Order: sequence, then structure tokens, then C-alpha cells
Amino acid sequence: MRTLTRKGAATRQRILEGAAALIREHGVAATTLDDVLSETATSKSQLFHYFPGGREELLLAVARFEAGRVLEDQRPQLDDLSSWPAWDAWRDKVVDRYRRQGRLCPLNSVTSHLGDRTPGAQAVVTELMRRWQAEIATGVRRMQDAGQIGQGLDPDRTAAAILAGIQGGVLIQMSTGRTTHLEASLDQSLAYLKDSARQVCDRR
Amino acid sequence: MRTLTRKGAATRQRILEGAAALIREHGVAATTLDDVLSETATSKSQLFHYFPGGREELLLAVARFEAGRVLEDQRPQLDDLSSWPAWDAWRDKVVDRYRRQGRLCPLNSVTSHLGDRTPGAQAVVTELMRRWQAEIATGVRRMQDAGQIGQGLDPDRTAAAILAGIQGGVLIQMSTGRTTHLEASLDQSLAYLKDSARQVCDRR
DNA sequence: CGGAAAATGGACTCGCAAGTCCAAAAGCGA
DNA sequence: TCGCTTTTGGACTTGCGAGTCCATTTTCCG
Repeated sequence: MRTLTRKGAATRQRILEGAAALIREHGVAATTLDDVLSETATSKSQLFHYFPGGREELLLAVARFEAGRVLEDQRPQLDDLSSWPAWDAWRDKVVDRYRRQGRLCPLNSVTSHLGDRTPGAQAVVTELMRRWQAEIATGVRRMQDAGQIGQGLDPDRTAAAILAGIQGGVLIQMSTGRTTHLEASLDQSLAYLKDSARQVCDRR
Repeated sequence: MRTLTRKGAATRQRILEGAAALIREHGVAATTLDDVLSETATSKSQLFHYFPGGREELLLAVARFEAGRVLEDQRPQLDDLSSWPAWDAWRDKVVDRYRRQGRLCPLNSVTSHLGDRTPGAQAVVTELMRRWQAEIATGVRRMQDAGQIGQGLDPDRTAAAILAGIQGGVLIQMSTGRTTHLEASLDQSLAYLKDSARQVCDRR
């Protein structure tokens, strides 16, 4: 596959998105290549033409595809964590995003199926986490600059804790179907940050 | 399988633990029934004798087995969250437990493979979370009674947030291999709880 | 318009792993 | 010890799904 004509690119994309849709709905284990073919009205030769590595390469592409959406779905709120109302709006956006997504987390599903044999999958997740955490940390720093968050907090470590809470909330949602834990975690984190500012004032 | 002789029970247990060991090491996808057989020195007829439902039933049994270990591994610290040193000791125990476990989380692996077709797997996880959260909540209440945690906090919701942080920390560890996020989350939660007590004092 | 490269259809192979089966050995209770 | 039940060995079947292959059509570009 040296070059890709417009038609070819469209087909490749159709396969990719079709596979992602099936996985989001039924999970990885229940999604065969033949399912993808009939879903996207393509033939086997096409799939292996655009994804020479077969199933594994396709799953990895789906992982990248899904990973790319995660942060995008949080914009523009994630970009501007510079006031408490902005943080609250972001919190609502995150909760809403995962409530819509439902019980299945495609990214977790894909990576846990690719397992450790395909280091690429872990790399995709790790990179996503790194970027996500960095964006949150930027928000923390802005609030510190504005005197809204205590100076004593390490922005990066704080962001790590918030991120862990989100991930765990989503994970628990996968078995319970509820966003209760996600909300509780975000609310606790935000409360902690808000308190940290107040304590600084109290001490003066 | 009406009754189970002593020998039969031992064999069944050997199969179960062997399967759990393989899954902990290689993950579910890379573990076949034949692998389990050679690992445990048993034959196919034995496996299907003790797990008539085949692979699915065995995986569910492994899930239950692993779920049972989770809380046990946190005792006795989890049982006595009645002082800050006790909470800190529990925190260390949890971090240590998951650091030892390494990158693979057998429970997540199994449930994500059984997927939504086997509701039993989700039930196992849900029940584990419920119990885990309840035990943490008990600890919160004790600390409230002792005036060490602010009365304004909802024990159950607080426990939910702590639990989410733990789960997320472990999940992130699965791709990064590090317990950084787990530690950051637990530390942030504990700091929040400790602050909640101090604020109550300040207000008086 | 013409030829090379890309895209497509779909039948075919092939290996793996789940699950079946039956006969033989071992255990158990009376 | 006897007879019944449980346990065990391991060969066999079977189905599914990944991956291969080649002929044909379509697209691209000079």
C-alpha cells in the first residue's frame, strides 16, 4: 500500500469506524473480522489490504481512534480550567460523556484484549494518560497563579490523583452501570482543591 | 457431580488455582484450557467434570476466587480504620498489594473477557465493590465519631470516592507499570479527610 | 486514451482450542 | 469383599474465525 486514493482512504476509514462501533457495542471478544466486513460492506481482501497486520493492527488502530476522542470530547472545557465555574463545567462534561458511553469502555476492552503481547496498546493508553494529566495540571497551575488553589499542592501529583479518580469511576461504572462513583470522586477532588485555597486564606 | 469425594475436591481446587495462576501471569486471552490441563496435570474429562459449563464456568470461578482475595489481602488493616496511623498503614498495605501484583489485574482481565454476555462476572465485581466501599465507610464513620473527620462528609459517598481513586490508580498501573497514580490518589483522599477534621476545629 | 497501480470480491486453507465420548481405574459404603 | 459411584485418561470431533490468494474491476495520471 504505497499510496492511498481518495476512495481507498474512505474505505479504510469506514472499516475503522465500523470496527470501533461494533466494539463499543458488543466488546472486542464478540467482534470478529467477518462482523466488521458485513457491518461496513467490505470484503476480506480490503480489510487485509488496509490493515496488513490483520486483527491485531485493526484493534490497535481502533485503540488510537478511541483514545483520540477522549480528550476531544472534553473540549473546550478542558482547555480553560481557570475559574471554579470552569472546573465545574468540565466536571459535568466528563460525567455526561461517560454516562452517554454506557457500560462498555472501548479503550479498556481493546487494551485488555491485546494484552501485554502488543506493547503498542499500552503505549496508546499511557500516552493518553500523560496528556490528560498534563492538561489537568495546567489547570491546577493557573488556579494557583490566581490564588484559588493552595501553593503547597504539587500540580502534577494533584492531577494524577484527579485522573485516577476519573478512571476508577469509569471502571466501576462498567460493572454497576452507574456514574455514582465517578461523580463522588470528582466532587471530592474539587472540594479538596477549593478547600486548599480557603486554608491558605485562613492562615494569613 | 452429585457429591465430591475428598480427592475430587482437591482436584477441582487444583484446577481452579492453576487457572488463576496462569491468568494472573499471562492474561485470559493467552490461557487455553489445554494450558490449564498441563499446568495442573489433569485431563480434559476432569476439567469438564468439575466445571460442566466449560471455559465460561471456569473463568467465573476464577473471578470469584480472585475477588475473594482482594479484601482478605487488606486485612487486618482494613478492619480497624480507627486512627490516622491505622489509615496510613492501610494505605501502605494497599499500595504494596498492587505493587506486588504487577501489571496484570486478573479480575479486570477476566470480567472484560466474559463481557456482558455473562452477567455473573459483573455481579462478582459489583458485589466486591459494594463490600469494599462499605468497609471503608465504616472506617470513616468511626473517625467521625472520634471527631477526626468532619461531620459534614457523607461516609458512603466519601468511601465511594476513595474506592474510585484506588481502582483508577490500579487501572493506570496496568499500562504504566507504576503505582504513582494509586499513591497520589490515596494520599489526596487521606489529606482531604484529615483537613476536614482540622477545619472543624478552626471553625470553633 | 492507455497503461500502471490501487481497490475489490469472495472462495479457500488451515490451525487452534473448545467440547464430546467411552472405557478403565480408583474410591466408598454396606 | 462386592457393587455402585466417582474419578481419570486421552483420543476424537467440530466449528469458528484468522489469514491467503488470485482474478477482476476501478482509479489515477501523464
